[in-house]
Parts: sequence; structure tokens; C-alpha cells
Amino acid sequence: MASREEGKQRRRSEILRAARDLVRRGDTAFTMRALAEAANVSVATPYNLFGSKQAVMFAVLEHDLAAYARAVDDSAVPVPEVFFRAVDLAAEHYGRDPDYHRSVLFAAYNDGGREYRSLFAGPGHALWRGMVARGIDEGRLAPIVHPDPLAASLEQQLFACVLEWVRGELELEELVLRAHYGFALLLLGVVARAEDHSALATRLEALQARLLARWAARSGTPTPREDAARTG
Amino acid sequence: MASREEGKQRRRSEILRAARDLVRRGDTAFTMRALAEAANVSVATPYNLFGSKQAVMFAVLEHDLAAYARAVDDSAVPVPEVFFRAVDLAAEHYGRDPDYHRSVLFAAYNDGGREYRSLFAGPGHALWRGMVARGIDEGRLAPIVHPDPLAASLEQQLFACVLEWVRGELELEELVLRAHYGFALLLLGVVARAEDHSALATRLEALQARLLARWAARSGTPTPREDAARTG
DNA sequence: GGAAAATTTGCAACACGTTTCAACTCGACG
DNA sequence: CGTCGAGTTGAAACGTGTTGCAAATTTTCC
Repeated sequence: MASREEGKQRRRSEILRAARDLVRRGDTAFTMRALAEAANVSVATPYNLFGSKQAVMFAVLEHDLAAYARAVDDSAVPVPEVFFRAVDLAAEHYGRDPDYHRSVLFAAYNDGGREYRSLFAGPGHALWRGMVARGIDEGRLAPIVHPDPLAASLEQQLFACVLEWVRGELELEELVLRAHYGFALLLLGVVARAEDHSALATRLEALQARLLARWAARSGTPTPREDAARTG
Repeated sequence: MASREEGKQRRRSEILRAARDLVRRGDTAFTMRALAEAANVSVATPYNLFGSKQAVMFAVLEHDLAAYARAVDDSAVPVPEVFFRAVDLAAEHYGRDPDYHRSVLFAAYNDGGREYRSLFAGPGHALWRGMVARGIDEGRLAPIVHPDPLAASLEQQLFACVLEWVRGELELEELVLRAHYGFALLLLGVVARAEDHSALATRLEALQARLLARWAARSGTPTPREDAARTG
């Protein structure tokens, strides 16, 4: 009854389920041995099916990304507002279970071996590219702009912020401020309507004020170093 | 004669020299045991003095960053041109010994444990902040802009590109194009002079064309996935 | 000069990702 | 039904970052 391929598929999703469970239960840095046990497979199986621990975490990430992409699509917000909304949704998403997301992202991007997938590559880039394309279609972004490079810039800006959050360098709230600020700056030069331009400029100033206030409140530098100072 | 602190210092720099040597000689993923031997210390000493392998690599990075900062400062280029020049210098710097820099950055940011320092934090952020501040002083950037957030956005944009290059996802040439594109976009909204604005717009279009040509030449997607496709 | 304190050393040990391999399981197929 | 073979299993082993610890070494201080 269960074909060979079905068996593989079942094991694959069992492993992913187990991985999610382990992280969510607090075993954020689970062992491959623990994962194998939790998924009722031998320790060699995840390697057969995914290739590495990192690859397993990428698969978990991809699964979560789908839910995020749906949420962004569902929030029928116009360009350029939708970009900011997308950041908010990501932050909300992360904030709902910070340890979980931090761990998954960390395992995917920091523990990792040599494998790599840009955070928003594949389905992710499609999401951003789609938003930009819509903006051009609807005449909210200058028609000279091409979706791919602008989307890439936005992704890069957000990616850097997310990575800093994952590493514990940033509060979620500051992640949002920084990403919004970067987005506002990036978009300022490419929005088509004068009203959008001035709205962005206003937003930019407000964001800058909030960022400065935040940094001033903690010693004046944007990225305080709390490391062990034993590095010569 | 050799005070306790001097001895420590000597060991510290011996370890850093050994680390640089090993990477440069091609042993890009050297062992802590190999490092200890090359530095003529016991394997425990790097842990006493730095704390972890990652911390050693951070120290190497910091050393290299100083040379880079000097190069940028020496290139007496006006704002906003200097930002682009800074990217060029970084790429030149990396291009001179790609394997070395890739390995050091990789070890610092991807192998790593929990420690973290933003790539441009500390001396790095000072460099970017300084360029932005100069731009404001010289009236090339809108006076409403504050150095810290703009510098942070530029750093984030570059950081994301560098990270992709380190992971082997990007050619050095594309790193430059992408960073330039992001920079042009970020700066477009904040340059004070009309001539700078139109120069940036021109540059932006040229960059976009080159990026699109590049991506078109290889299947149409900006970030092709060459991964093992065994991820379900 | 000698005790005391700080560090380094050598070495064994641990944890964990990953690999290897022979035995085994079980669907596929004639 | 019987054989084949892709894929899984279990267990052992490896490599490497990291730690612990007692002994040795070196600086400091009286």
C-alpha cells in the first residue's frame, strides 16, 4: 500500500514535525540523535533525506515562510504601505514565538555548514518581487524601476536586520524601526506619486526620531558591544 | 623583564599571526590543535586568551578592518561618491585574496557560536558614520539626516551582499553591482544637491541595466539555486 | 631568595555533526 | 511466489570545538 516514495515522504515530514516540536518544547539546540529518536528513525535517515542538520532547518524555515507569505498576500494593503506591513507581519510572526524562530533561523544561518539559501530566495524572493511588480503596475512606483533589483535591495535590508535580531543584537522593536527606516529610504527615490513621496519623507523623519531616541537611551551608539572585551 | 601582560600580548599576537598564516597557506578550515601548534602554545591558550575559535577570527577581522578603514580615509573622494568608492575598495581588498577573506569572514559569521559583532560595529560603524557626517557637514546630504541611521542602512545593505559573497552565492563583481545599486537607492532621497540627485538617478539606471543583463545571462532569476534539491 | 598568585601546559575527556558499513526490511516486479 | 534492490537501520567510529584539571612554569611581591 505505502509506496516507496510515500514512505520517504512520511519520514521526511515526521522528521520536520519532530524538529519543530523539539525547538518549540525548548530544546532549541537539539541533537541529531534526539531528532532521530523523536522522529522514530535512525540517526542516518535525516542525512539520507536532507543531507545535513542545516538542511533540515532550512526545510522547517521554508514551511514557515509559506504561512508568512500567505499572511502578507492576505493583507490587501497598497504599495508602498505593503512593504512596511510586511515587516510588521514578520515581526509579529517572530514575536509570537521568539525562541522558536530565533533558533530555527540561527540553525539555518549560523550553525550551518556550507549550504546556503538566501533568506528570501525561492518563494521568498517571489513574494517581494511580486509586491514591487504590483507597485509598478498600479503606478505607485516609477516605471523605470525593475522588480528584481528593488526587491533584492529590500530583502537585503530586511535580511541584515533579521540576522542581527537572531544573533541577539537587536530587540524586535528595533528590528522593525531599522527595517522601516531602510525601506523608507530605499523607496523614497522610486515612488511615483508626490503624495507618497512626502508621506515617506514624513515617515522617515518620525522613524529617525524614534531610532535616535532609542539609541540615546542606551549610551548613544546604535550597536553597543557587550562582548567579553578579552579580544586584543 | 617580560611582564605578565606583555607575555599575554605576545601570545595573543602569535596566535593571530598563526591564524592568518594558516588561512593564507590554504588551510582555510584549520583546527584549533593546528593553530595551537603553529603559534607554539597549548590548545587551551587560545581559549584562555580569546574564548573561542570564532573570537580569534573576529580579532583577525578587526585587524584587517583597520587597513581597510585607512584605505577608505586615504581616498579623498567627496560624498556621495565616497560610498561607492568604499564598496570598490572592499571588493578590491577581497579580490586580492578571496579565499583568505572568505574563510575569515565565514569563520567569524557562519561557523560561529553565539558570540556576535556586527560586521561594521565598533571601528566599522565609526567609518561609515564618519563618511555620512562629512557629507552632512559639506552640504552634500540633507541636513535633516542623522549620521547613525543612514550609516546603519548603508552598512546593512553592504553586509547582506558581503555575506552572500562569503557563502559563495555571489561573484565579487555582482556584490559590487548590488551594493552600488542599494547605495544609490538609499542615497537618492537624501542628497542635497540637484546635480548629485540626477547623477545618482543616472547611475541607478546604469546599474539596473547591468544587473538585469547579468541575471538574464543566467536563467533570469537573481539568485539561482544550485542546492541538492533533496529538501522536501 | 622564597612563598604566593597567576597562567600556561599536556592530556584526557566530552559532545555532537557526520560518515561508514554490513545487515536488514519491504515494496517492486517478473 | 521469489528474487531484486532501494532505502533504512544500528552501531561504531571519526573529526573537531571545547572543557577540566593537576602539574609545571613564570611573574609578582614581601
